[in-house]
Amino acid sequence: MTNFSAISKEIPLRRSFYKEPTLTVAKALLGKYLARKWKGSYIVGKIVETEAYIGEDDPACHAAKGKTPRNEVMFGPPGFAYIYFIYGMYYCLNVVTESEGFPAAVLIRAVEPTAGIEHMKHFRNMDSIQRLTNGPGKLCQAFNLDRTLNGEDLCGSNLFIMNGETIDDSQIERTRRVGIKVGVNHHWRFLIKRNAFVSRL
DNA sequence: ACGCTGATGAAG
DNA sequence: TTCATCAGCGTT
Repeated sequence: MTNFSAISKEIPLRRSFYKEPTLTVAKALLGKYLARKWKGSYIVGKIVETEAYIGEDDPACHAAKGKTPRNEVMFGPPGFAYIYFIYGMYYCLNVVTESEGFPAAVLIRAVEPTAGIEHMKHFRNMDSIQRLTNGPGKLCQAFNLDRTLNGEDLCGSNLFIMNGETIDDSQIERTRRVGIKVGVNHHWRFLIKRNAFVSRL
């Protein structure tokens, strides 16, 4: 479908996009394209599922107990990648939101593979396109993202997000966050309805 | 439903 | 230094 041969001419979203209320950003990210430069080419996926983690009053947010070496990127300016190691074997990718000093971020939970699919298959060591990137740990593996990219500027040219489809409100589903034990009452998970690449039913 | 896996941060 | 915890995944 979409031709990404001219992707290097595409423009990363500006920092002002991220300097907004986190729920606004989480919703607006649906339909946008996550891209990573890789060996003269690009690995790209359409964002289809996100979750918001907002401030020190959100018990599920990593910043709930103040600034630590791990979460300090969340306290910095918006538009940077917060990537952390979890469960002894996976990484998760977040984008920092709101103003510097207020710790908040959006977890990218799933994308739809768009370009560089052979690279994704290689890093995931599997062939099912359907299951390449339908989870936060899976998509980091598919994009080969790890701690070396923690703090990366998403307004740069290495790892960035660019404009994509406009998703109508009627196509967006909003649910409880998943995979956490506290803060489950907040409905801060957003996903594209009927999309086959979201992390769960 | 369970085991894998190791960084993280709080407690001692 | 120990220890419980953990924004996940694959297999059972």
